[in-house]
Amino acid sequence: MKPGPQKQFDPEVALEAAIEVFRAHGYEGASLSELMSAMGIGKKSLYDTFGNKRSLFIKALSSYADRSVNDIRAQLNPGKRESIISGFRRLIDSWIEINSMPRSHGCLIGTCIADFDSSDVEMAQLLRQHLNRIEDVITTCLEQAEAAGEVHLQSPPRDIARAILCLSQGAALVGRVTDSREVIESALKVVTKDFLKPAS
Amino acid sequence: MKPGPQKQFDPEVALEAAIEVFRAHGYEGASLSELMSAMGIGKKSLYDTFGNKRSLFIKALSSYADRSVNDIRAQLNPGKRESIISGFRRLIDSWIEINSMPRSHGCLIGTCIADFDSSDVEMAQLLRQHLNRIEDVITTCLEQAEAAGEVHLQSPPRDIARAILCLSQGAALVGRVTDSREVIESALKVVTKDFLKPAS
DNA sequence: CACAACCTAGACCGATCGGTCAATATTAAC
DNA sequence: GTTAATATTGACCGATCGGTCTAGGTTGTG
Repeated sequence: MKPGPQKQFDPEVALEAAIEVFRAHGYEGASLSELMSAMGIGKKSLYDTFGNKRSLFIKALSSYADRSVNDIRAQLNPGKRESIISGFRRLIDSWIEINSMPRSHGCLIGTCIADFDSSDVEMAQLLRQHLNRIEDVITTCLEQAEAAGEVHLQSPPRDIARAILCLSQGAALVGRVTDSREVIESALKVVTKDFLKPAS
Repeated sequence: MKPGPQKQFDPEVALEAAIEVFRAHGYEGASLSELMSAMGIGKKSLYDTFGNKRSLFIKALSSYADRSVNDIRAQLNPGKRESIISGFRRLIDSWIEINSMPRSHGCLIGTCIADFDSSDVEMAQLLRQHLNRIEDVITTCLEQAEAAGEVHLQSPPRDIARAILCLSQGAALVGRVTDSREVIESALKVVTKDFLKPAS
């Protein structure tokens, strides 16, 4: 082992704290001092471990997106004995729950899209890429459900998936300024009621 | 008339320029220097005419929301001889057009929701209020279409309207990082294809 | 123990932030 | 023409921004 003391903090825990700060205030709005205090580390440690603010954000974004995709996949693909459509219902319900919480911060991806000008091509590509991953997961699942004859889709799976993606991003955004559950619930319930109708 | 020289700029034109800056960079990201140069006025004139940055933003937001609501209403309620559902198609098409433009900046409301913490209750109320106005316009129009027997809705008009609101906000957000028309078009076309089905 | 490698805290940096103010120029009212 | 009210410019303010670096402490290795 190398000489010297070990890190006195867990980088993953610190990154998790950073994610919450970025979610709450966006990229520009998250100041280094707030990040430092939330992460519980000093400025030097932050820069040594994560690089500058931008690369810290990229790491946070990547970690967040990974977790999101895994979460979605887990909600959609439950036990073998469960129908895919009921997985969708659970996913939608969880989104309603998350986005209608009193001081919900929405989705890190969507929240921070607003903070970067489209001229920032690197960041735009990164953000879009993470959105694409979510779109793909949903598309695949819809294709499976259709192939299994569970649902009758009125539009191609990818189109529905894109609508669900935009709908969820919009709901996450609206949830940031609404305490009432109504709007979020109405909007998202439409997915299961209008998009995914059981094949009669 | 009061003595003294007249303003050498049109406040409304300047406000329009401010709207574009806020749309592009969000509230935090829009610096005073950028606002000044875009608006073509000096710092003192800006503060004398619009107050501080926050009140300038509130004025910009209000103006933008007014115009948005009017636009939506105009698209939805065309000539008397046209069906409401075709108005919806035109509205959706215009959203597709706007949000899939190469460097589209999305919706000022949605873009800036990300910039304010939910603890900023005044701003949260303001933003939500503008969203509610849009929701109301769409709801009313859906109710009319339903009453006229033009469409058969699978969910209550307000629920559909909320879904459309979230969908459009999500599409505007996604449009900021996507140059391809596909995603936006797929997502929004679903509205006319799945939500609004002509009463057989 | 001595040394080297690693950590941390915090002073420090130039730049820029939002915001104010004094100086000057301009113009309507009298 | 004089005066009063307004507009414009640009210098200036303290605070904070993101980022760097020095100083000192800690803990492995030999």
